[in-house]
Amino acid sequence: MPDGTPKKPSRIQQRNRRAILEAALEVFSRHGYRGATLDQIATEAGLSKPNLLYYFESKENIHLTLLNQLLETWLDPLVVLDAEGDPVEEILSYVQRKLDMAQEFPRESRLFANEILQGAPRLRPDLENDLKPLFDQKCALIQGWVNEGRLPPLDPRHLLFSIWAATQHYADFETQIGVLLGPEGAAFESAAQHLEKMFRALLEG
Amino acid sequence: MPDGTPKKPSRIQQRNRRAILEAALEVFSRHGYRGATLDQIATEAGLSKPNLLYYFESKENIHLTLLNQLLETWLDPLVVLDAEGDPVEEILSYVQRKLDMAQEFPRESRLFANEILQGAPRLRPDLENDLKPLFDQKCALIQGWVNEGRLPPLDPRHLLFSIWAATQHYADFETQIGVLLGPEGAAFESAAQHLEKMFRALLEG
DNA sequence: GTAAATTTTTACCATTTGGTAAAGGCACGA
DNA sequence: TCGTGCCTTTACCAAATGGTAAAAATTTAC
Repeated sequence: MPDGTPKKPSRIQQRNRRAILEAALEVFSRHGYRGATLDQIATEAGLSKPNLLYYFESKENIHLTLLNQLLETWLDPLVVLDAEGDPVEEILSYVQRKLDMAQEFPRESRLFANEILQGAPRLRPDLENDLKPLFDQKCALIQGWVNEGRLPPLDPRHLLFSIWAATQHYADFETQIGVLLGPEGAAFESAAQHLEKMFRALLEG
Repeated sequence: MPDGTPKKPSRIQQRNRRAILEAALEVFSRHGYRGATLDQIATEAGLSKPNLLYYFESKENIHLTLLNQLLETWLDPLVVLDAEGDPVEEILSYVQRKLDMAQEFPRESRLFANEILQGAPRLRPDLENDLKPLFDQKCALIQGWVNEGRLPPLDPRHLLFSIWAATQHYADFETQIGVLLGPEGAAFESAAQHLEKMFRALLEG
C-alpha cells in the first residue's frame, strides 16, 4: 500500500540527525551560511562528509532546517504576551524571558543575527508570514494599552525593537562583553537588573 | 638615501585603493570574512582579481585595513562624551550621535557586528587596547555622576551596552525592520524620538 | 619622444568546496 | 545462516577559491 508517511526514523537516524544539527548550529552561528563548510560540520558532528549528506540532502537543507526550528522557539516569548495581564508587568516579564533566551540559546541568537545581517536570504518568507503578523498583533495590543492610559505614550514598534536589541545584544556581542567585563563578568545577572530598571522607567512614565 | 617613508601614492593608487576598500566594505559587511570572496570584491570594485592583489597583499590585509579604519570612527562619539557637560544631556546626545552613525554608516556597523559575532578573531587586540580603556574611563565618569547624585543609581556598563545595542540595531537588523515597518518605514526619525524618551526616563530617575 | 616605472592582463596553480557513485560493513528478522 | 535493508566508507569530480609569475600595456619623468 502506498504510504505518504515517511516511516519512523531509527534510533541511529535520530542520534545522527541531532548531532548534525547541533554541529551545524555551532558552525553556522559563528561563521554565517557562506562561511561555514560541510567538512567543519561533519568533523564537529563526528561523521564523514558523505555520511552527513546521507542524512541531509544539501548544505542549504541543513541551514533551512535550523532556521525553521529556530523561528518557532524565537517567537514563543512574544506569543505569550498576555492581553489580560498588567501592561507593565507583562512587558517586563517579556524582557526577562528574552534575556533568558539570550543566555540559554546564544548560538540560536547568533544564527538569527547572521541571517538577518546577510539580508535574510533564506528567512525572509518566514519573517513575512510568521513574524510580521505577530508583530502587528502585539503592537496593536500595546497601542491599545497606551490608548487606555494604562501605559504612557510610546511607540510600540520601537519598544519591541529596543527589547530585542538590548536582550539579544548579550548573546550576539558576547565576545565584546567578555573583553569589557572580564572573563568572569557575570553579565546576565546585572543585565537583568539594569534592563528591568530601564524598561520600568520608560513604562511607568 | 635610505628612506622609511613609502613614497606618496599616485592618483591611480588612491583611486583604486579607495574603490577596493569601498567594495570590500560592501561585501565583508554582508557576508563576513569567510563568506566574502576576492572575486566578488574585485568585480564590485571594477578590477580583476590579480589587479586587486597588486594593491593589497591578501584578503586578510584588506579586512584588517577596514577594521582598523573602522574602530577609530566607531569610538569617536564616545570619546566626545564630556565630563564638564550636564550628565543627562551628555548621554542623550551620545545616544543621538550613535543613532546618526547607524544611519549614516550601516555597512560599518554590520562589518563590526560580523566580526564580533565570529568571536573577533582579528579585532580582539584592538578591542583590548583601544576600546577597553576608553570604556573603563567613561564608565568611571558616569559612575562619578551617579555618586554625586547627578544621575540616579544605575550600572554604567549596562547603560553603555543598552545604548550600543539599541542604536546599532537599526543598522544591523535593517532587513528585519524593513519587513516589519514596510519598505518606507522612516525608521530613524521615530527611532530617535523613542530612544530619547527611553533613555531620558532612565536618566531622570 | 623615449626610457623607466607603474599598472593591468593573461595564464596559471594548489587547495578547498559542495556533492556523487558505488562498494563495503553491519544489524536483524526469517 | 543467510539475505535484506540500513548505514558508512572510499574514491572521486567539477567548480570555486586565494594567490602567483610574467608578459603586456600604460603612465610618468626627463
